[in-house]
Amino acid sequence: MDLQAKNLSAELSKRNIRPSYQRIKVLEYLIKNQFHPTADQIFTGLQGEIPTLSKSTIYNTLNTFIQSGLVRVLNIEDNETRYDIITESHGHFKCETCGAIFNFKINIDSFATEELKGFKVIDKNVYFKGVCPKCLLNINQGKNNRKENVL
Amino acid sequence: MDLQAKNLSAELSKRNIRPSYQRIKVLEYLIKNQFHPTADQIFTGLQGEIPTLSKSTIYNTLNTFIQSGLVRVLNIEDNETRYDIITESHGHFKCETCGAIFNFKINIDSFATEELKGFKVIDKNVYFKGVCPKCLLNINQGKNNRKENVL
DNA sequence: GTAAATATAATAATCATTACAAGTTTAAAC
DNA sequence: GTTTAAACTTGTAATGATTATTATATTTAC
Repeated sequence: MDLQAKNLSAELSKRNIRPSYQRIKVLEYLIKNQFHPTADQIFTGLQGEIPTLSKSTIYNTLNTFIQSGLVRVLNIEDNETRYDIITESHGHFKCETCGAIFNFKINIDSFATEELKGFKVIDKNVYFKGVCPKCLLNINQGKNNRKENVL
Repeated sequence: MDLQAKNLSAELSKRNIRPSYQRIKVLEYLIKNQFHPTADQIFTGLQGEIPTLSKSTIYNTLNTFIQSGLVRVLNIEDNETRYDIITESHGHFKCETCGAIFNFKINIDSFATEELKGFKVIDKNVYFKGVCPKCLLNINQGKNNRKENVL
């Protein structure tokens, strides 16, 4: 077990999550693959390393991580739940053509929350949808990208 | 058929949606019940008036409305897709205790979109979560609200 | 009024997620 | 170091929302 794994292990212990092999691997995957993967993508990505891995474990682990605040859930689309290891405040942009999800900085405090006086705000999410520069370029050039080109 | 129904019918025709009885009723329901209902809630709410109503029709109708821009989809939670008839820009606050969803005004243009230069933004969503004033009051008084009180 | 197109309805199929039960691993106690 | 209990993982079954499919009904166009 290398140094990084130790750090991951410590990170879990710090949050009172017992650092099992599977949990460390899921955490490692989330750190290495910050494209907001689905549970299925995580499962598929780790199956090679952990042949006995079960999908239940992925869901169990993710839910454990969510409860401890280690990961956040993204519900941009209604048919795909995505998971985000970065917990500091940022917005998400989903390209409707290629499906990629980009992070972007936002100033959460700039929101006019006049109307929400008396509300206890725990969680803020900002989701944008549209077309990313790469896909815009391809469309202008008459090329077709992945997916059904819903535009 | 009353005047309002005629207006609804006209509203649909204007968008090239054939104004069938079911579609008018779904639209009417969405206008009368602006609590961001689920497909199931719409179905249950209309079953009395339309005994032969099918859930497929609800989903078909909602998807038709979404395509024409008549309603918007809310994906705040991963297990419940909600539908919103108000298409002008506003944010959503979901109370994690009682489950209610509140609208609030936001100034979309106030977002710092520096980082999104070159992106074509089509759709902007702002979701907040927390506790509404009513539930906060009840919690302070030691009362229990609906749901599992996740706090 | 008839043929073609569209909408509805009922059922089956799909797919992500959760629930459950059994086996395995880890940690603690002695 | 063995034993015991707790926690974790796994595989399968169950659930539930949404979509696909197909037959029937309705509307539109000629």
